[in-house]
Amino acid sequence: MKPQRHTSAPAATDSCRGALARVSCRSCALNTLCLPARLPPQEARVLESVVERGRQLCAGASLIRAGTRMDALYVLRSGSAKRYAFTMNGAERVHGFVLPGETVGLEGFASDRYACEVAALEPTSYCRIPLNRLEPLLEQLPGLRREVLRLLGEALDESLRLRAELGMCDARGRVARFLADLSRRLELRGLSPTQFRLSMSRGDIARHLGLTLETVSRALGTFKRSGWVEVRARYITLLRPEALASMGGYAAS
Amino acid sequence: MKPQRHTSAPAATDSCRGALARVSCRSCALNTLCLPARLPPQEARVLESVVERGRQLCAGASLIRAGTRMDALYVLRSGSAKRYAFTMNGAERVHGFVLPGETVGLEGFASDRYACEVAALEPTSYCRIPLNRLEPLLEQLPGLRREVLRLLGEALDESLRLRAELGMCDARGRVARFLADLSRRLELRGLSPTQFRLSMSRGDIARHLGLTLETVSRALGTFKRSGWVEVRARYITLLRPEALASMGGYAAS
DNA sequence: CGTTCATTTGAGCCGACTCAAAATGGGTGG
DNA sequence: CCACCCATTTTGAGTCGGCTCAAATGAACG
Repeated sequence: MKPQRHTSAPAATDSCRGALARVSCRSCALNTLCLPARLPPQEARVLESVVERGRQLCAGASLIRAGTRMDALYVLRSGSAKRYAFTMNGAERVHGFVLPGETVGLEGFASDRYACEVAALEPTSYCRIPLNRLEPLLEQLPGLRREVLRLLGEALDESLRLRAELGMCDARGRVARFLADLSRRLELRGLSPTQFRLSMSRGDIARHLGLTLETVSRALGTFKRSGWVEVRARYITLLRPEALASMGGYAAS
Repeated sequence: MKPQRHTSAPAATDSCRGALARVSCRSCALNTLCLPARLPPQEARVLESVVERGRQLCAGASLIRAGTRMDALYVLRSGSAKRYAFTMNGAERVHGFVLPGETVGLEGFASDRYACEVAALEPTSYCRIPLNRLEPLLEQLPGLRREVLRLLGEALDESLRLRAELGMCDARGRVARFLADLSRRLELRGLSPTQFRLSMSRGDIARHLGLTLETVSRALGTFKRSGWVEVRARYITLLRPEALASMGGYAAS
C-alpha cells in the first residue's frame, strides 16, 4: 500500500523500483507487444491493477523454479531468459529463450506446478500476474479470457512447429533458423534485427536445437566463412539474413 | 430430450447414430477419461447439454482441416486419428496420434484457425463442442474454465517433453518410447497394454518420431530379435514392456 | 597479468539416411 | 475359393553428417 522503499534516497540505477509498485502498462515501452496490447482498453486497465512489478534479477537467477506450485504468470520487461528442464537422466534440455513482452509459466496450468525452470541470462526485470487475482478477472473479462487462451494456443502451436521444423533440418539449417527467428523477434521489439548480442551460450543454443555445442560452433564458422554473418564471441552481425532464412526454411545442404 | 434413437427399427451396425443426438456423458464408457471427468457434477451436466455427437468417420476422413476457421473442440469417442501438418517444403509432419477421450483442436486458439489436420486412421467417432456454446459456459463455470486451461497446459507440456525426449534418444529409443507411451495410454482406456494393433503406418510413426520408415522398421526388427516384442504386420505384442520403457527413458545403446 | 571459462578447431567413428530390391499381407475380382 | 495385384513392410549395401574425444585458442574477470 504505502511506498516503503527509499522515499527520499534516489536510486541511481533504477528510477522505478518498488517490489509491488503499481504498473502502468500504458506508459510501458512494450505496450504494443505485451499481454494487454490485445485487450480492449477498459479490460487492460483492470488487468493493470493486478500486475505486480518484480524486482530485477541478476544473470543466472531463477524467475521460476521447476516443480514449485504455480501461483502466477510472468512477463519479461527487459533482459532475456532461458526456459529449461531436466530429463530423467539428468540432462538439461533448453525449451526456448524468452524476450521482453513474452509470457512464461503457462505450462504450469497442466498440473498446477511449473514444469520449466526459467532463469535470467542477463540482468532482467519482469512483471508478475498472480493467479488468484487473474482467476476472478477471467470470469469478468471476456477479452482477457480469450487472450489467455490465445497465449496458450500460440505456445502450443509454436512448440509443435518448432519440433516439426527442427526435425527436418540438418545442423546448419537449425542454427540458421534459430538466428532468423531471434532476429525477427528482436525486430518486433524495435531492436536491430541484424546486429545483436547472443545472451545465451553455445551450449544453450545446442541444447535448444538438439545438437552439440561443437556442431553449433562449426555451423557459425561455416556461415562466417560464407560471408553470411560476422561473429565475435557473443556479438553477431547478420550480413545476409535472407540466406539464413532460406536455409532455415528448407533443408538445403 | 425425447429418445429419438431406433424406437422401432433396430440398427445392426451402430445402435446410436443421429448426427446431432444429445450426448449422455454419464453413460459414456469414457466417462472416467473424458473432459467432463474432472468437472464438478453439475458443471458436467451443463457441458453435456452443448456437446454434439458427430457421425462416424471412415478411415482416412478428416475430422479437422488445417487452415479452416476454428469453431469447435473435438473429443474422440472411438477409433483413432493422426494429427499432422505440412512444412513449407511440403513434407508431412505427424504431430501425434489421438485416442478416445483425447481432445483435439486446441492449437486453433492461437489464431482462430486450426493449425493441424486431424484424420481418422480407422472408423472413428467423436463428440463436438461448438465454441459459440462453450464460450458462455467459460464465463459461468469456473471448473470448466480451469479444465480448458489445464487441457491446453497439458498439451503444451506434452509437446515440450516430447521434443526434449526425442531429441536425446537414438532411433531405437524413440521407437521404444513410442510403444511404451501408446501402451500406457491404451491401458488407461481399459485395453490391453501389451497386445494391440498399430492403426498408423510405419511411415506415420517415422514422421512422428523424426526418423525414416526404414529405420522404424529396423528398430522393430531389433526388438523382435531381442525377444522384446512380437510383430506381425500391424499387430504387436509387447513381451518385455519394462525393457522398452527403460530404453525409452534413457538413451541406452 | 594470470587464471578460468567459453569457444574454436581437428581427427576418427558410428548411426541414421539414401537408394534399391525382395518379401509379406490385404484386398479385389474372377 | 483361389489367383492376382497392389501397397506396405522388411532387408541390404554404402555414404555422410553429427557425435565423441582431445587440444588449442580466445575472451572475460579479478
